[in-house]
Amino acid sequence: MNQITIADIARAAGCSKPVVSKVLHDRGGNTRVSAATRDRVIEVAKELGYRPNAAARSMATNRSGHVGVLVPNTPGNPFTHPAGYEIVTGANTRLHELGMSTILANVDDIRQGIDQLRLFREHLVDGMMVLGNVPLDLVPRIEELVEHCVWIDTNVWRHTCCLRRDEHFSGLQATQLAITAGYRKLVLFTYPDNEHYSMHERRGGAEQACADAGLTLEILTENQKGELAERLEPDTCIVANSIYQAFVARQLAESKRLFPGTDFGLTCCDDMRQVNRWWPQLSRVEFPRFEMGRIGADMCAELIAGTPPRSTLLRCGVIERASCQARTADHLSHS
Amino acid sequence: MNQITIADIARAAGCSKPVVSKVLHDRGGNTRVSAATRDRVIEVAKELGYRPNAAARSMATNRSGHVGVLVPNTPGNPFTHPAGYEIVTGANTRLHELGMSTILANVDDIRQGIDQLRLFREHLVDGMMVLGNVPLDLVPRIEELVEHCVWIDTNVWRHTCCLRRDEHFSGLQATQLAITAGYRKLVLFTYPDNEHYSMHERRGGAEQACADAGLTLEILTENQKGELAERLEPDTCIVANSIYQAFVARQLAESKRLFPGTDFGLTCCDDMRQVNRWWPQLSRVEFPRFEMGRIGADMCAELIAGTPPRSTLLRCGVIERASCQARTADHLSHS
DNA sequence: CTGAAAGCGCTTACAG
DNA sequence: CTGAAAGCGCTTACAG
Repeated sequence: MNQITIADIARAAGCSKPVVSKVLHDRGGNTRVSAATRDRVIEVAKELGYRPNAAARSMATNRSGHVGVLVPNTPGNPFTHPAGYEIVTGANTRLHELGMSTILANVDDIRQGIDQLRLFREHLVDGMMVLGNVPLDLVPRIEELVEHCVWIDTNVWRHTCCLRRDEHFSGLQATQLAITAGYRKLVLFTYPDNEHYSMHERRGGAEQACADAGLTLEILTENQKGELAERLEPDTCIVANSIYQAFVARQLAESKRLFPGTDFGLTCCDDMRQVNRWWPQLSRVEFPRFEMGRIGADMCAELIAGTPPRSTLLRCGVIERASCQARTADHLSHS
Repeated sequence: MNQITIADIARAAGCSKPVVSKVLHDRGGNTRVSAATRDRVIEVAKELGYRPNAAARSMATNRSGHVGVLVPNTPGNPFTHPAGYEIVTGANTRLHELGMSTILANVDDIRQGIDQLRLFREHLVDGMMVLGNVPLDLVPRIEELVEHCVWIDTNVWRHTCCLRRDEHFSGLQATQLAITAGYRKLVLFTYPDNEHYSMHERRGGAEQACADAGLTLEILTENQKGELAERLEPDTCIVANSIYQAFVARQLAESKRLFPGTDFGLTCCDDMRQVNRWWPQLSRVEFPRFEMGRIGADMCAELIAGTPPRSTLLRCGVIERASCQARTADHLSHS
């Protein structure tokens, strides 16, 4: 499998290497090469089955064309981070369109593993997208190793290079959904502790929605499943912090032979693509991670090109489904 | 951000570049370099914050140290393939241990996109792992572009370089689980059509389990949800082909206020890590994709090193849960 | 045990 | 519009 090089093409096309390089490189066509030469080169390249050598180009340009994506794992879900991968997938499609490729950096224990990643040890990537719950004290270390970083859905928030969903607004929306549907008792079901900003902001949003409506919000955590089970009543809506908690609530209900949407209300501040297949009836606030991955990839490309992009905060809409139906309609249908 | 090179170290350590290269490269320590020089080089490298240039090494060795992972998307789930990412994650952790890195190739429409992937167009990877439902007619094209390919969970099955779960056995197991629990009516709920071998094999296994027990297996597809809803009775167990279909059955049951495990039985031939968090009560057959990713990465590394690895077929155990409880116990508790 | 030389395939100024 | 030359940072034989 001998590699065809640019020199082979130059020889076959009767021109020099620089000319071949120019023809094959500039897609715009704004190079100063005669049309005849250009056509000849392109034809010969195709004939010979030429495929560029990424390492050589990288060496010459000092650009690898690779972007690293750092995916820390969710606690309790070692080695798998489905939400993270929605972002990764979006990033990958966009990077691909931009002619770059995605190098994965998935560390189970980010605290231990970061220095051992080849991506960090070597000069391997032009930039990096950091996702999710990355510990704040690791941030300087990451920035020391990779010049161009974009922060997506992390605890880092600055004027530039950051991308988040507006989590306060999401908490607000999820709760208002329940209030609008007529539920008068609201219970936020959330993690007992979690360093990620989203949890706190969602809670703040939920509290505001309740305050605005003159209602109080009860807060229960995963340690309090017993209490939660007692709240599952027709005038109560559970506002789940995450999809996981929504499923826990559903399961808890099942053990009492109760259903969300009819026997109690259920909404969720979070969303994932998978939910649409696995639990389409869950009322929730949209979380377009795939699209955010695309946006993040663009931001990263801009940053690499020299312009730090402005940070973006996305406000997302609700997905109204059967798990949080309007109380009136429900009552009507049952009477 | 000027890069520290091997020449800088050589100068500072008072030796030549080849010596530095040897010291920094051979981890085994079986190089013929004096201990004094070795220590000096290592110290200087650390002091200067030396980080190797991947492209340069790649250029000199004709090895990129990158392995591509081709993840086609599930139909109906564009741009996200959670099951595929479990394999990717496993592969990535193992490749990382082997000093290699993972380049993602996620194509929405594999038929359209394959030629446009940088991974294929350029000499970029040493080998590739191909996952899932890749169309058979694309296989020669892929092999033409990448010399070393490992096929995981794909329709490709040969003596070497392939890795699969034994899907016939899985179908058998999922069905036997139901039969052992005392269900006498078995219904396989599956896709109406799907090119992936797993669907056919699971069905074959389910049929065999029924034949062995002198029972008949009814087969329903997603077009027949109405019929499925009618089968939800205490002596019937639904055997779901995939997790998705298990969720569909659950949902169908919910609309009739019925629960798996008490009102009817439910098992699944498939599994995913996420299920353990989102639906731990589902009886199912294990599918250790993460571990398979690790195995696949090892196979790929062997192949790149020159030895095509033997193909492997994994037989997996069952995960018995409440959705398919023993009928006797259930009856006792209800009487 | 150590060093000088050549080369990996490409691009980038710089002359013509 | 085209070409000769130098260089990117590393490794690999090959001499000493």
